[in-house]
Amino acid sequence: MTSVDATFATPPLDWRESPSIELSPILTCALDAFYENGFHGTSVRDIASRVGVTVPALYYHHENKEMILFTLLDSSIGQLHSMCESALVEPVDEPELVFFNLIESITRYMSKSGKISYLDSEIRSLSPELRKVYVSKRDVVEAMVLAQVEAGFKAKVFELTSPRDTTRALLGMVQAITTWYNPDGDLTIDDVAAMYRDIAAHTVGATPDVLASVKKGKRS
Amino acid sequence: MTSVDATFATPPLDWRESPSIELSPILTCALDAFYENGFHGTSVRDIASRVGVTVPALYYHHENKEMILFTLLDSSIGQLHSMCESALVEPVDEPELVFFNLIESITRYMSKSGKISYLDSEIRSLSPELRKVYVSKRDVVEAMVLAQVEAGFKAKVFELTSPRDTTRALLGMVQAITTWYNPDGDLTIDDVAAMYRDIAAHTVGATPDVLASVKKGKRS
DNA sequence: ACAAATCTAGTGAGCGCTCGATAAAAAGCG
DNA sequence: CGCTTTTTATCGAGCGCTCACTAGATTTGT
Repeated sequence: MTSVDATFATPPLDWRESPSIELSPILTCALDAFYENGFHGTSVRDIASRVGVTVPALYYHHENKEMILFTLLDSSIGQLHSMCESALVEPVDEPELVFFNLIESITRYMSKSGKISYLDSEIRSLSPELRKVYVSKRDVVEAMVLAQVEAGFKAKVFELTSPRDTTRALLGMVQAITTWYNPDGDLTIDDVAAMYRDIAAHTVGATPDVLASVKKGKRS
Repeated sequence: MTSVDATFATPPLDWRESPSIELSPILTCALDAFYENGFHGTSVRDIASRVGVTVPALYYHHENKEMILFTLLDSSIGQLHSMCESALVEPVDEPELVFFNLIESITRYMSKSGKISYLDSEIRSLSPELRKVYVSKRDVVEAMVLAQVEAGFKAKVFELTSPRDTTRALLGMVQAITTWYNPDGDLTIDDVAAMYRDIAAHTVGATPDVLASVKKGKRS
C-alpha cells in the first residue's frame, strides 16, 4: 500500500498559510494515540477503537503498526520540507535574510502541527531501514538551515562562532516548541513566529540593522 | 523501597566536575534499556537479563516497572538541580553573569549525562501523580534560568524581547544536546560547555563587553 | 539461627497479527 | 437496462506469544 522512497512528494505551498495535513481517519487517530502514549504504549486495538472499526480494518489499509508510524513521520517531514522549500524560493531584498523566512516556516510548522512534529522522538521505534529514510530527509532540512547560517556568517551579517553548533541550537529550540506550545493558550502562531524570528536573530548575532528590520516584522 | 517526596535530596557538588550519578546495576541496565527502546518498548525481562538476574530480583528492589523509571528520573532531576544550585552560589564579579554559569552547568549535565537526561521525554509513561512530582522539580530549574535572564534584562546587560520565551528557547537548545552529543566524537564536554556559553550569550543579546568576556572563557 | 536476596514456576491479561466469511460497491457485458 | 463477476472494505473469532507481576521455596552472607 504505502511506498517507501527517498524523495519528497508534497507539492509546493504558501508556507505562511501552512494548511494542515489531510490525514485519513486511521492516521488521525493513530497520531492522537502515539502522541498521548507513544508508539509502544499504543496498541492496535486502541487505534482501531478510536477510529470505530475492528483491528483487521487497520491491516487492510496498512501493512503493520510500524508502517502506520512511518507514514505519519514521512508525511510530517515531507510537509516541513515543502514549507522550507517555499520559504527558500520567496524573493527577498538581501539573500542572507532568507534565513529568517526559513526559521519562520519551521517555527510555524512546529506550532501549527505540534502533534505530528512531536513524533520525531518516536523514530527509535522504527526499523533501522525506515529510520534511515526519515533521518536523511530530516538532515536535508538541517542542511538548508546550515547553508543559510553559513551564508550570513560569510557575508558578515551574522556574528557567531560556529555555524554548525549554532544551527543545532536553533533547530533544538524550534523543535522544543512542540513540547510547550498550546494552541488554546494566549500565544497565536503568528506570535510564536515573530518571537522566534527575533530570538533566532539574536542567536545568530544579527547586526543591529538586521535585528531592527526583523523586529519591525519586515517581510521580503 | 523508594520514597516519593517533593524535595531535592542530593548533596551540593562541584558543578564543573559533575561526577556521574552512582546507579545500582539494576538502574544502570534499566537506563540503558529505556534509552534504547523507551519505557513501553522495554520489558522487565529485558532489564533482568541485562543485569544477569531473574525478574523477581527486580521486584525485590523496586515496587514495579514504573517506579524504576521514576527513580531514574528523580535522580536525574535531583542531580541537575544540585548542579544548578552550586552554580548559583559560586561568587561572581557581576551578579548578572551568574547566568552563564547556570547555562554551563545545565549544558555539562546534558552532555555528560545525556542518557539519563534523555529520559525526560518518557515522563508521559508516568502516572499523573509521579509526573507531577517530576515536572514540578523541573519547573524549579526553569525558574532559576528565568530569574537570571530577567535579572540581566532588568540590569540592561541583556538585550532581548521576552525573558519567558527566550528562557524556553534556551532550555530547548540545551535539552537538545542529548539528542546529538556523542562522547566518542570530537567534541569534549568542555568544548560543548564553552560553545553554549557563547551561543546563550548571543541568544540573550549580551552586550559586546559581556560577550567578549564570555568568549575569553573568563571564570568568576 | 536469621534475615536478606534470589530463584523456580507460574498467573491472567494483553499483545501484534491473520484467517476465512461477508457485505457493499464497482465494473464487465448481452 | 438487468445480471453476473470482481474488487473493496469490513467483520467475528482466535492463534501464538509476550507482557507485568507474584507465591513460595531456596540460597547466601553474617
